Amino acid sequence: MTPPGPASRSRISASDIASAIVRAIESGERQPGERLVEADLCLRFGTGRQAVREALQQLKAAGVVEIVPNRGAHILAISAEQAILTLEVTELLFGLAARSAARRIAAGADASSLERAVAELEACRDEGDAASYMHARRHLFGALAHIAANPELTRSLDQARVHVMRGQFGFAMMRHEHAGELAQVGKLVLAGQAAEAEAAARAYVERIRHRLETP
Amino acid sequence: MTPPGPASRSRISASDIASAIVRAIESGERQPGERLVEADLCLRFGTGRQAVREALQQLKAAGVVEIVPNRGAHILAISAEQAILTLEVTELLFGLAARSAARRIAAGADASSLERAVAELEACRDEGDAASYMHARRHLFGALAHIAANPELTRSLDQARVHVMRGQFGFAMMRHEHAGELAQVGKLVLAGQAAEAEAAARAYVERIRHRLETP
DNA sequence: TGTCAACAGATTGTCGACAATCCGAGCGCT
DNA sequence: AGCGCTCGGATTGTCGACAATCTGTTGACA
Repeated sequence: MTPPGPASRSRISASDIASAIVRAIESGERQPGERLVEADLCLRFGTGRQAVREALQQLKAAGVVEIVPNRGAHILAISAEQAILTLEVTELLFGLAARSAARRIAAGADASSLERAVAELEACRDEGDAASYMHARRHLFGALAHIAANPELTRSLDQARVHVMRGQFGFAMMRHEHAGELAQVGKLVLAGQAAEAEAAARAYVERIRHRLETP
Repeated sequence: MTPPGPASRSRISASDIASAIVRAIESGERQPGERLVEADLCLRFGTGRQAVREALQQLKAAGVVEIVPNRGAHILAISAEQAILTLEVTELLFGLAARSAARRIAAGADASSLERAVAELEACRDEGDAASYMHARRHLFGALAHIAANPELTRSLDQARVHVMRGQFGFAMMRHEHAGELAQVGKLVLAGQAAEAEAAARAYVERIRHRLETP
């Protein structure tokens, strides 16, 4: 959960609480079905109910929790079927992010964030560690979205529940060979090969999806 | 704006306010850059500030407004460049919606909502009217998302700012020939022709995008 | 005349309290 | 024992008020 929250100064905002909860779900610290009681979260984050309620609304919009009137919020479980449907969308978005980023890098955009993410992934591939792989993957997504410079795409990728799925489907997503695949996507983007990068990105997501479809 | 809000009973909720504001932007009643003052909205909708603030947060997540601390919310303008980027995402999502819906209809899903939307579009094509075309288009999107039965896709399409763009780029999106094109997409979906429906859907969005790219 | 500081107004951010609602326990009745 | 009802605890939904912050204006001074 890590109450500290944001980077440094300023108050703890609703977005900080929301992403902290998402990370807690990712890490398995909080389980699907679990209730999220406002008062608890207020104590945990040391903030008022207003901020907590806003965070819960954001999570509801993102499809992470369900809020039933007068009953509060609880973490939604994702069925394998829903995970597959989510990955259908992710495949498109991730592919577009790779393609756009590759084009912009070919046009001279700043690639340093992506280079760092790729290096991080390659380090993970060798001495794999679940948490650091998650971290690196998030960095890669962030770098691609940043370089693609498409606000709508960034928003859609952010709100996609890909990250949340790891709590339940980590077994399928955590194989170490994926770190290498992702790094390969990053390298193609860095090389400015738009079509190849998009294909590799989609193939990466599709492979995870197939693994869910045929257990 | 239409304060009445939702279908019938129950309180006016944040989502109702948010969609009312979106419709007001669509219709040109509210302009980009305009400030959205909480107290004003409270009076207009007859609700407390809490609901209004939640609505503004939703609009912020959807990229419709920007909220600067202690300054409040104002409606974001969409540049032509941003509109094109948004349509790049929309093209993928709309195509996936058409493909998935077609597959599910071929598998026996209920198609009545889509049939109604297509009929509505064809009526618009003959006696075109801006507002009713917007209405019909929204119905078609909703029907496709409903039939596709992909929660992630539904959410992404909902939050896409396609609808908002009309306030600024109506000139490019409102041509009447589009009603016919959209109806054609609906018919292909109804026929269960997944690949053709996806191609038609993507072509529809791409055509609008090209019109923005080359004015 | 130009610049800076202080002030007034307006608006948002946050807190506390109360009302509304729901779930589960306990009790009486059949 | 089984069933329905009432009550208590807990939690959420909503309102009002106050503090914090920003903008635009006024006025003094170089």
